[in-house]
Amino acid sequence: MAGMVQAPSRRDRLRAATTEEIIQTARRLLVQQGPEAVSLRAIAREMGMTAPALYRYFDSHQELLRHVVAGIFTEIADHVRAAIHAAAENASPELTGAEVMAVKLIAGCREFRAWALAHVPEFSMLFGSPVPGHDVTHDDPMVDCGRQFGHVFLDLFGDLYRRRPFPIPDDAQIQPELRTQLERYREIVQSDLPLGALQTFLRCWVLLYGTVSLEVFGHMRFALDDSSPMFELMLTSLAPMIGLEYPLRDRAS
Amino acid sequence: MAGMVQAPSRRDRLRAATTEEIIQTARRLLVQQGPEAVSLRAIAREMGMTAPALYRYFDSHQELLRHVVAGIFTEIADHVRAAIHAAAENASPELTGAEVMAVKLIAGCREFRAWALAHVPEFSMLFGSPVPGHDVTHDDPMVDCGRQFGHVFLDLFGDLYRRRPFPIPDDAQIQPELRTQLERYREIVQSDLPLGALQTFLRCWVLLYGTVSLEVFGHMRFALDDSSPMFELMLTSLAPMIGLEYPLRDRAS
DNA sequence: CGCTATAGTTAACGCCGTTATCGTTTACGG
DNA sequence: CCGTAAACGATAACGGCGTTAACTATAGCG
Repeated sequence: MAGMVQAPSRRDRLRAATTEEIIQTARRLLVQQGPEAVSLRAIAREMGMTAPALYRYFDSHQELLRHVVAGIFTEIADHVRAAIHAAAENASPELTGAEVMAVKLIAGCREFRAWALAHVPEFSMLFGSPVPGHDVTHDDPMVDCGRQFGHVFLDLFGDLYRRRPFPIPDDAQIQPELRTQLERYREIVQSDLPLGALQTFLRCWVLLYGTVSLEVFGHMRFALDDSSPMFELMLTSLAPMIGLEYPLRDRAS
Repeated sequence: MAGMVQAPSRRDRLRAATTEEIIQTARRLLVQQGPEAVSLRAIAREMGMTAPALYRYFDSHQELLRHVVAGIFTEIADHVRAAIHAAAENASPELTGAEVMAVKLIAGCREFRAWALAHVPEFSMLFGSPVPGHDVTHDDPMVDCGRQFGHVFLDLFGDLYRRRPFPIPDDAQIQPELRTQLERYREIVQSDLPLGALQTFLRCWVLLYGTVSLEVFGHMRFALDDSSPMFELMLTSLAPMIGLEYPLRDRAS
């Protein structure tokens, strides 16, 4: 694109493929045809190449998939962030600052579910059962992006706690084994929240993940065929954990 | 084995394979070598056959897998039932009947987690992200066994409620959309529990599933490398939902 | 005996990830 | 300007996969 480099007699040969294009092609196949369709041959075919050529860019099929997952992580993080931002924009002006943040948190959870339902194959790659052999290496782009996704919720959660602290257990009330782990976690994420807040954060995550996963993976259909009310019920049980009453007065979606 | 039927000159040809043997072979491969290893060719090889022969017994690879899943469902149900029974046997005699049932319920939850951690590949097939194309047919043995598994917890839950009713929402307090679904669910499982109890049951299931899935699938390792304390914490938040205080006084594992 | 299911085989198709080998284009230093 | 080396591809091949079609051997039965 940066100035004509040569007369494109055979434009296929003009420009080398980039890793980003490969990842996006894989992503498109995932969305359009499901996880099974994301094969090296299919990706290559889609790009007018042959499968072995992709080994110039990735060491293996699984490494490519990990990059795809990393991209999906940042995308869902962006979506949740955008939903949070939009909720703040549209919030009624007579809400207090803390209430606005509560609204944002709820909106983030809602967007998480909505995105998951609208992107089932992608969600499955991020949060589904991992395939054995996908051992996570420490410099994996996937885990970094996963952490960044977590920070979307954690930062907001932290802001909410600092603005209007809600009841959390004292350090002494936390089970010792859990406490040491929470200390390590706090160090990793460079947070200054009290351990009790981090514990509450993880409990909220369990609730959110469980509700959404059950719905998305179809493991709730033995009882319900529409899990929306169950999700709302989860939000109502989440709210008091962070000092909110829910539903709040008169909110837009 | 049932009396020599013939002199087994070539014992391979003596007896036809049974669907049950095939399923068990598949199951063994799953346990020993992971989900990827459960291929028709590998199963057949293990049985001294060739892959196409298996089509005499199953219409497809996926149908075979569904039968494997069905078997796993009944097995985990048996384990949980056994753990519940054992908990009742070992319960301190000064506990009230309702307390014993509470102990049983806790023991069932614990066994669910323990079994999941000890049988990750199997658990993934039951409760992990489903592969697209595995559309559930209505006469699938898998869904029946899944229901029976659910009944292990539901029956105990119902007994506990009938013995010592805990606070549940009135029908009028339940969101209408959820209420109609709960009514349908109650009809399916032939239960006489109030809708509010079923709602609480499903909330408990969300909590249990979420906690165990996060741990088993490794999606909690971003924060914790040992989820045991988190599981215990989940139990303590589960208990008040069903009218218990937890931890109970002095319980054995 | 012959007939007919039954339960298995072999061969083949098209797909997969992966590797080894080779050709071509591009960039750069003497 | 030429030669060389790297970068970027293609092709062929290996073994494995699910699946199908066609064939074969066996057992039971009239």
